[in-house]
Amino acid sequence: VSTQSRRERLRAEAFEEIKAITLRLLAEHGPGAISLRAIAREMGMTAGGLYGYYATRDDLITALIGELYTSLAERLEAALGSLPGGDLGERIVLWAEALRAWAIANPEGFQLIYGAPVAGYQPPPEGAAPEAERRMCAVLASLVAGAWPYVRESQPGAYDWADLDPRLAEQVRASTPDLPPTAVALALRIWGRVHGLLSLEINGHLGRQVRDPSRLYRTELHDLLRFLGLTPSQASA
Amino acid sequence: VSTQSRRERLRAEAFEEIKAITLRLLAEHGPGAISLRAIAREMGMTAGGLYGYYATRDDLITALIGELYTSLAERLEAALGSLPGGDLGERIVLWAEALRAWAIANPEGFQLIYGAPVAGYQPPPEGAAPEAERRMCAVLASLVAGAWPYVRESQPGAYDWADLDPRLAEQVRASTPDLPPTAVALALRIWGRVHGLLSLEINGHLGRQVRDPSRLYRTELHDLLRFLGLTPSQASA
DNA sequence: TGTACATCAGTGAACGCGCGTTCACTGATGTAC
DNA sequence: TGTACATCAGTGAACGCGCGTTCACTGATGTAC
Repeated sequence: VSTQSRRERLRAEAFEEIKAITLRLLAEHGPGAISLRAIAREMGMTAGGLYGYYATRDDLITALIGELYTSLAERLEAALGSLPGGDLGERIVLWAEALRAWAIANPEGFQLIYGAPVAGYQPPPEGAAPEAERRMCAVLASLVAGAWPYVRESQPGAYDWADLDPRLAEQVRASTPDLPPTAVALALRIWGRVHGLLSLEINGHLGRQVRDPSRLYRTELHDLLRFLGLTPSQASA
Repeated sequence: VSTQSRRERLRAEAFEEIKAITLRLLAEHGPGAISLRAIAREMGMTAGGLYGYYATRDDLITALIGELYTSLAERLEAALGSLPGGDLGERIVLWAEALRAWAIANPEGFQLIYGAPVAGYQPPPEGAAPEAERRMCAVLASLVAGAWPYVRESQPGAYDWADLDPRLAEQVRASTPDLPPTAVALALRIWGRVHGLLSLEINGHLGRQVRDPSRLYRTELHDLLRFLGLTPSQASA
């Protein structure tokens, strides 16, 4: 027995349909194809009718970006959840491969989150996106935490908590109390490493140079584990 | 005494002005601001008049991308040229810092080359862009060549020439005959590492998490040199 | 040096397009008696 | 169970905008005699 009225249910379903259609348009025809008129056309209704759901085009895009972040976060959590107590190297590889799988499956979504924004789009000053990003950084930091004692420090001078965004620092200290800021900086650099290969591949720059970008990615992960003091055998075991 | 007629000179100057204005529009208002009408407006002429210079909007964008590649390549060559026989680690850092400097100075240009293309733009099938990209990969490979003998191999299974784009392979073999394909794959991964941090920074994702993205970049370069078997002292000497 | 003609860069008006947004309205769905 | 009213999702027409592209044209610049 739902507490929703029939009207509320229909309205919620319409919201879902709008989001689904927007994602489909994004995937099929790129960010340029996202317009209120196109969405309305696809839904079989009038452009003006959409204003009953979103006050503005930018609001719709903001909601879409939130949806994408949620989808990505769920994918990553599901991957890590499938091996909760497993070997640390395996977990890092799992995380990275899940990130890649999501990016390959949603290239336009990846661009929308990490690349240049839709033309003319003005994001809200403090939306959900930065928060989602910090959360994902914190997850990565907690992965790094396990390896941190074995990483041979090399950088000239450690990082300070003041070098990090206060809210990220807070989030990390809450989930991984003993991790020093230098390790968080390392987590950000690891993010950069996976992001770099992914971004090049998604934008078609890697595929032109190499036959199998996924292999290059795996090789990079292999070296990453070594760098983290995790033996390859630990990872492939 | 120029062999150009007055008309030819004026025409060449107009071409230069078009490119300069397009680059300025790109830098000031983003890729969405690039339109024939906007360029014409900025030049104080009519949109139709531009068709005497480019047959189509996409032709203009193609020319612009070529211009950007040239600008980037020149910057990198200038950086390496300033220290021709220098220490290998220094040269790699020089290269990477020049890449970053160019990207920070031309964020929109960086996006246009490496990120999602302008909405609706269809690149020519085999334009100058892929060629320029291969050339830049070859330059990086030749930098890696010096360090290659000292890199401790870790990857499970070497790369084959067949794993690489034939034209890239040819280019590398011409400039660095002894470099194995596995080292070229390493060069591509290094490209990914610097590209990742740059792409995140340019798109505003790093600046949200860390106070000084340039320091993170330098730290990563530091670890990169160590990974390549070049001692930090060699690099900072 | 001066005149007649050819070249050609740029004009200005028009075309059709898709866009975001507004607004008076209709008509179906819900609620109260 | 039936009637009167309120709600509210969606219509359809219109607004002004900037876009790429075409085309007949004008008028200045160059060339040939």
